[in-house]
Amino acid sequence: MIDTQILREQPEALRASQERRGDPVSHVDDAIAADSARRTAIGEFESLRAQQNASAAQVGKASKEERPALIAAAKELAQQVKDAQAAANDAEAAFEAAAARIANIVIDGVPAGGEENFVTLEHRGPRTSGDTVAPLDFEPRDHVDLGESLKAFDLARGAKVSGTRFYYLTGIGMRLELALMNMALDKTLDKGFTPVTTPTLVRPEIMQGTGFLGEHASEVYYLPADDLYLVGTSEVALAGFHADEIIDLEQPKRYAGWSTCYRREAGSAGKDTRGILRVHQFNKLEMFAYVNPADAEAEHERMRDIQTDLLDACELDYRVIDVAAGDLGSSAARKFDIEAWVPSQGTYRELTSTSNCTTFQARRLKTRFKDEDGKNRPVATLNGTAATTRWIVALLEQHQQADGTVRVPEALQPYLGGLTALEPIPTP
RNA sequence: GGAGACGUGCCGGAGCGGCCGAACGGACUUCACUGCUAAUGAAGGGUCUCGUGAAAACGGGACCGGGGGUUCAAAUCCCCCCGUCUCCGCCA
Repeated sequence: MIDTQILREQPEALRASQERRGDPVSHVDDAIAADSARRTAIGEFESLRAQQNASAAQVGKASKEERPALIAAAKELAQQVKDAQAAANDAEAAFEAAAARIANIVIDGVPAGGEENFVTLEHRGPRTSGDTVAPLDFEPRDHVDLGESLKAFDLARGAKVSGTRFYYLTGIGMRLELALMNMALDKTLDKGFTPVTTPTLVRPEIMQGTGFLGEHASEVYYLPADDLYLVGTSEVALAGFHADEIIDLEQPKRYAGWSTCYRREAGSAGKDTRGILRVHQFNKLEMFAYVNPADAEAEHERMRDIQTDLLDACELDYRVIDVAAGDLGSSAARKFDIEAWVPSQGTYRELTSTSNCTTFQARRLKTRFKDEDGKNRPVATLNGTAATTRWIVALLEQHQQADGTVRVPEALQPYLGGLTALEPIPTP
């Protein structure tokens, strides 16, 4: 939810932001019109209501003889109040609908334009020089090939039991996932995050409040029998954690949520159908922070640094991109994605993402803090991936050896009982 | 799954349909008293929103789990939902 104060006082900032996102600028003017209509309607209702309150008080004080006349007069007023209230409610709803169409104000410096207009901030990794990654000196196998020979996952049986885009992680695959998650957990603990396992089924209000029923609505699994949604990320549950609260922000509140994530992948039929790159269910450790809005940008960089540290620990080649305005979710004011090199595809694929939602999400969820003047103001929220199942793809592909083994980066070895290489398991 | 009880402000806890934004405690803030702390006395409070105002303020409206309804008038009566608790049953 945008700030109505800004809507009234600095509509230009909103228009400029819409422009950079490639969203209709007219939404801003629609919302301004709806806001003033709503204020007029509320004003009418409230003055009638004030009259009604006064006349009801008179009835209460009146003697038995005076009452019938007063009540008759009040009856008429009651109907007017009812009508005015209905009108005010409608105007309020219309305003909210209009305001909801406006996305968060993009932070200065975010590249304008669509998906392809991202700006690369950095290329990094052991085989990276400049903006290119040195090729392997043998023909790379893809992660499916590698994973199957290592018996790290079982795609056929995943499909048999649950359908396409489902899989079993088996043996070393399962351990690798846990190793990544645990390494990330230790890192976030070190950085002051409180670990939490979150609910993966949430109520409609929470799904709505976090913004996932907007443009992502078709991505979300819904259980009609219980009126609950399956979360696509623990961001949902972590954002809802402090909903309707006034929290203490002397120190930022940082949580690391561990959960399974569910995504319908509705619009992506035929895309990434092979392997575990794009699946309906996976695990993720998600960072989430509540901070003073003044500190949001610094916190965003802090999250990005945690992410690059983790990728570095995995000895991966990757690039960090500043996502263009048009490719941001409606809640995000800025987003950094980190994409790892995938040799078999000769391209970069997203492993992490971190968004600064400024006060947009918190306003909708009613999460506030007391500022220096003791006023209640919405907090800023930020989220970012610490590790997901998908990292296995980059890990297998980038660390594959000519002999079919996969090297285990040093930092990950303690989480795998000291294992230094993953060995193929022959099928009898 | 069945039966019942309950949900009031930061906390506890009252509340005949009008005199209830809400008694009374406690906590908190300010002031007074005290050499300091404690104790004591006095005063003050929440949230959202609209309007006037440069602002401090002032005035209006709303908020007693949420949403509807009845009524001139609802914390109080009725309905639905959500949540908490107790008992019984069921499954582990």
